[in-house]
Amino acid sequence: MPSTPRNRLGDLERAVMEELWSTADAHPEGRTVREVHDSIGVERGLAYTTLMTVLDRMAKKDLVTRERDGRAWRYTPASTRAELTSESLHHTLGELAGDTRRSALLHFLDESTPEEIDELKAALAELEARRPDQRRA
Amino acid sequence: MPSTPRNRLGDLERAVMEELWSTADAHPEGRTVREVHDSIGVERGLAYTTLMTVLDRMAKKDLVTRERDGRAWRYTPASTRAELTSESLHHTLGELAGDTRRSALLHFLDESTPEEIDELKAALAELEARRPDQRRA
DNA sequence: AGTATCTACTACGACCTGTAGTTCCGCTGA
DNA sequence: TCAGCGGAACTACAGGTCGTAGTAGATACT
Repeated sequence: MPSTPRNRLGDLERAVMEELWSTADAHPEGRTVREVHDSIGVERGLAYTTLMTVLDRMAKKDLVTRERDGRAWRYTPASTRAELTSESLHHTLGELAGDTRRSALLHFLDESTPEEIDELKAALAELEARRPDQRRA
Repeated sequence: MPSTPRNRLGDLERAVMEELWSTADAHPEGRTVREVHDSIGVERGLAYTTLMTVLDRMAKKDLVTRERDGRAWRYTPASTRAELTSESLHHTLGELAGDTRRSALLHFLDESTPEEIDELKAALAELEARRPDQRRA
């Protein structure tokens, strides 16, 4: 559970998360500032320290976790992209009363593409498959 | 279509939208700054001009629409709560690639209550009912 | 020892939001 | 007719976030 809200990410912050997520498999130990700078900072003409500051702030916001590796820190995403997105969805829907939420969902679906709806259905089906029936409590 | 992103609302802005939404039926012509101030500003000890500023900004962000009524402006929500929420949901999911989105949805559902899932299914069912089958394009 | 590398700390401008004062204008009643 | 009052427009300011980076100090490599 994140201590801080950590809602909206800035553009650079998002890019950093993107980088960390996309290399998480290849680098489970996390990445250093230098590596992140090399990957996404150089091409943008950003100073090394810029990435350092940003990663530092992100650690304070619990967006990333860091661990010492010699003198350097290794940064790892604190949540997967899916988790963060899901969190955001819940946040958006969270403060709505039942009927309003229902209406919002309807609107949402109404503006979704058939592909998106299929994805949603697939996810629902998969959920059902995984949780035989603990519903109808 | 909103010209501006108009993403996250501040607390006061949200409270104002809430007030406008909840009185939209009774006051389709919209509400004046005075009325909004009386409803939600006085109890918070806010100055009249504070609400004026906030409503003015919200109009510039296309969160609300305004129309002259004598010397005063009448403010109306530019979108329903459901629309705004739906927009926000799309925004959150929008930048995800298919498989990532799928995974995010799964996470989302996984952390949803059975009631929420039922609401979602109900919304899906209602959608199907309304659009017989323009899917499978 | 000298140089490269890394962190820690500080800074600053842009933008957003909450909060409000000031100024000016028109209407209304005494 | 003139003083208020209601209202709008404009200006302001502080606190927070984010992008951006410099500088200083510690450490490690050669």
